[in-house]
Amino acid sequence: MTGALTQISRTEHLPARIAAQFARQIQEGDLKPGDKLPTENTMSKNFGVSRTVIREAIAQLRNEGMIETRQGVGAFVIDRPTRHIRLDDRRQMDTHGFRDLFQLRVPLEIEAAGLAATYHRAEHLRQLDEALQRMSVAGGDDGIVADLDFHRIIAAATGNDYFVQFLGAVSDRILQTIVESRERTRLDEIVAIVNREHTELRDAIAARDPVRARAAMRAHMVGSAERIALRLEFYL
Amino acid sequence: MTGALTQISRTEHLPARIAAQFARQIQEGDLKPGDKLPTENTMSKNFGVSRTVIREAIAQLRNEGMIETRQGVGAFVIDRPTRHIRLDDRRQMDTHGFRDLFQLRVPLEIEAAGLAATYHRAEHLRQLDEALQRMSVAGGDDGIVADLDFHRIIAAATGNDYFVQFLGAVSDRILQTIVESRERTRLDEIVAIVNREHTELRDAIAARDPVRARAAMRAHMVGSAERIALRLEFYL
DNA sequence: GTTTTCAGGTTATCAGACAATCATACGAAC
DNA sequence: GTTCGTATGATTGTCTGATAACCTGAAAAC
Repeated sequence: MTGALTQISRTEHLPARIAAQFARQIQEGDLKPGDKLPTENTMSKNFGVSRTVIREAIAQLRNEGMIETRQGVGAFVIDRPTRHIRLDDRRQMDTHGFRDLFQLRVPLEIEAAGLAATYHRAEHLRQLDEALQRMSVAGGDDGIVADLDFHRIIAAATGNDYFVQFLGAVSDRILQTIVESRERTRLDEIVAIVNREHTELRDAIAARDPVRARAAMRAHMVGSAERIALRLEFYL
Repeated sequence: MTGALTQISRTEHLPARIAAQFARQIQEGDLKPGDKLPTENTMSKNFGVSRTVIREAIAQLRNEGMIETRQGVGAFVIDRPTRHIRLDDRRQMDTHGFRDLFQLRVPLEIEAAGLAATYHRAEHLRQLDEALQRMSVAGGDDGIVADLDFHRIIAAATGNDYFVQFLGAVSDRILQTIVESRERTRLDEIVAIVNREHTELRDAIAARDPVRARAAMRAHMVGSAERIALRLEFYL
């Protein structure tokens, strides 16, 4: 049955692996909404692990909104298994996935710029200036953090929390990938260009001109894409 | 469904409550990135619960990307605690939150329409027609499902999985809220209008004309917003 | 001064038990 | 015959204690 001695060891937690297996079964339709999962004791025996591990796996699935547990009854696949949106999967970021993520980011950033031009308050402008300042002074990692902050402040200036959440997660992941994959020696060379684009963006927002802010962000996104796309070609 | 007399006895699990407490501490800055959490035994004593419960709470936080655990060392707040994007929070959807969510959806849908016009394949057109057909035939809940499907197919036609994920979660939540909050008697009246907008959208995509597809989606979004905004005024 | 070894602490997993809750079947009351 | 309460078994939730795997830091050996 359970050829338990072939267990791979030193990689992932046991619970995570088991949870992933059930997540796959649910997504592929082997387990349909309403279906009852095996009991914890059954799983424990089948997988050859303790019930503690099974319970942690189930807790993870429940936390992700895929299953629901009822004390005394069992665990069931939920009606509309809404697997959480997750960007930070261990899944490697290849060029294709990176392009997809960037493609998603662009419209969000543009819309955020327009909304920020309309809804921003004085403190946001102050924070933008502070981030600009930091970015022109510091190079390297600090510059990247300041860049992230700049965009985060724009998202916050929309007054819409969802933009903060979504854009935060997306651009976080994007910049992180950039940092990991490039030697970032070139960063100093382009800092001037980025700064010019950022300044235009900031001025458009300060002028409360949504059209101009959107145009500025679009230009910034196009510029960013070109700058990284050029580099990314090397990693194909 | 039963009435709303279900009281708060809907007690959350012990692990969930403890995890929420630490999540709050992290988000409020009481626990900064890099900080070490108390050991499981310490927490177990402090909270007066068993270590099992503590472990489940920690597992949840780790799963949400807020902390990281190192065997033999301890649990630490992660560098950039990015709480997972979650739309399905128990948090009630008030008018404000609904508007924010819709505001987020609009640029994504428009961009998706443009990409779909460029990247769609024959099967997507077929699926779009099928959804259109279903929507014109069936009213009520089936019509809503078909509507959801229509937009989901457009997202899929982008060839970009992130759009499927994000738009799926967002519009799912939006339409679900609409269904819950309206008596949907009016739905049949507007079905003709929605169908016309959908058909124009489908034709623009079929023509592989991104500009036209974006315009069509923009019109559809504006129309949708007006239609619900009108209704939403009643629930203010 | 560098390397090795060891001890202590911490998380990961295991094993078994009891408590709380639920579904079902059965029997009593009407 | 129908309805209601109850017994009972199944299952999840929580507790307790123990062992294994792993890391850190300091003592010991060279």
